[in-house]
Amino acid sequence: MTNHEQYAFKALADPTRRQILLHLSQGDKTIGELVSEFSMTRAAVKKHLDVLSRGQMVTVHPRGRERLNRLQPNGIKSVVQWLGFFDQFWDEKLNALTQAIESDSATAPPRTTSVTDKARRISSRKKNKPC
Amino acid sequence: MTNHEQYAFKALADPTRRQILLHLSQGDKTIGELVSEFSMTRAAVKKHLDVLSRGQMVTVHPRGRERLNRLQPNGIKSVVQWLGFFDQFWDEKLNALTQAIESDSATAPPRTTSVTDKARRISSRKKNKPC
DNA sequence: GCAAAGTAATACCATATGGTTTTATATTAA
DNA sequence: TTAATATAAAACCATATGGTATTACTTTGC
Repeated sequence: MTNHEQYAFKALADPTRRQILLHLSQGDKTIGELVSEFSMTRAAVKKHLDVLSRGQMVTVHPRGRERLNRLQPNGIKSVVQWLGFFDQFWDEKLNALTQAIESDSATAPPRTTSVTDKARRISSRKKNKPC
Repeated sequence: MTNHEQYAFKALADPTRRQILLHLSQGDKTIGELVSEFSMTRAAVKKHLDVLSRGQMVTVHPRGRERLNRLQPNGIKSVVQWLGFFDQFWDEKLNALTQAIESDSATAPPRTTSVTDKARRISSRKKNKPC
């Protein structure tokens, strides 16, 4: 129940902020540079950057009279980690289905390569349910 | 710029809704069952389920007089896909850094296993920038 | 048919959110 | 020092959001 996890999800909920992240992935930018691509006020962009900063996705690096906004991995990493549980969840669903198929055709000759193999591999991953 | 992608991000932004997803990962549930775990009104839970449904994370399955709410992978999948771009982004950053290290120590004897190997493997993944 | 259980739908309220405008502050360059 | 650039901060507004309470609609079981 880390606090910044919630901040990260909130930050990603706005399409403008996601666009900002994509822009910053092409290099550090000042607020002014971002404003020129969004037809918004500086103040508005600044607010979005504050939200992104609170979500640990952007850090500010002063350089002279400019303040460069830089992408930071922490926030997105924690979101990806939370969502990872569900990816594993679907994988296990697939595995359960496959096992049912296996036990159904228990008397049939074994196949060399199949979906079952993939399911077995997948289900061997560790599962950590988030809080 | 798919519409349901935005709905999915919005749906995940609320902590209660993420909790609901975790509950549903343990099995389909009616609104009544969810209410008993959240100390909220039925109407409130219903609203959250509507948002989750719009984000393609939950589907409703009527059974008798009950309506079971079931987890659906679409929404989370698209969110994970969007975030995947940034995972690759960080990987490439790592790779660039590693290449710099490599060219720095070009005259040094090669190592059998190293960070560079990992970076090379990672950077071989395909990169798809979302819209 | 009728009562009970479960859900749906509507109206409504308080607050959070995204945005603008305005004013103030800090740094560079002449 | 002064003009110009870039950001920061505060006040303010319209709307979205999360929540409640209330009322009405289905389905089961007697």
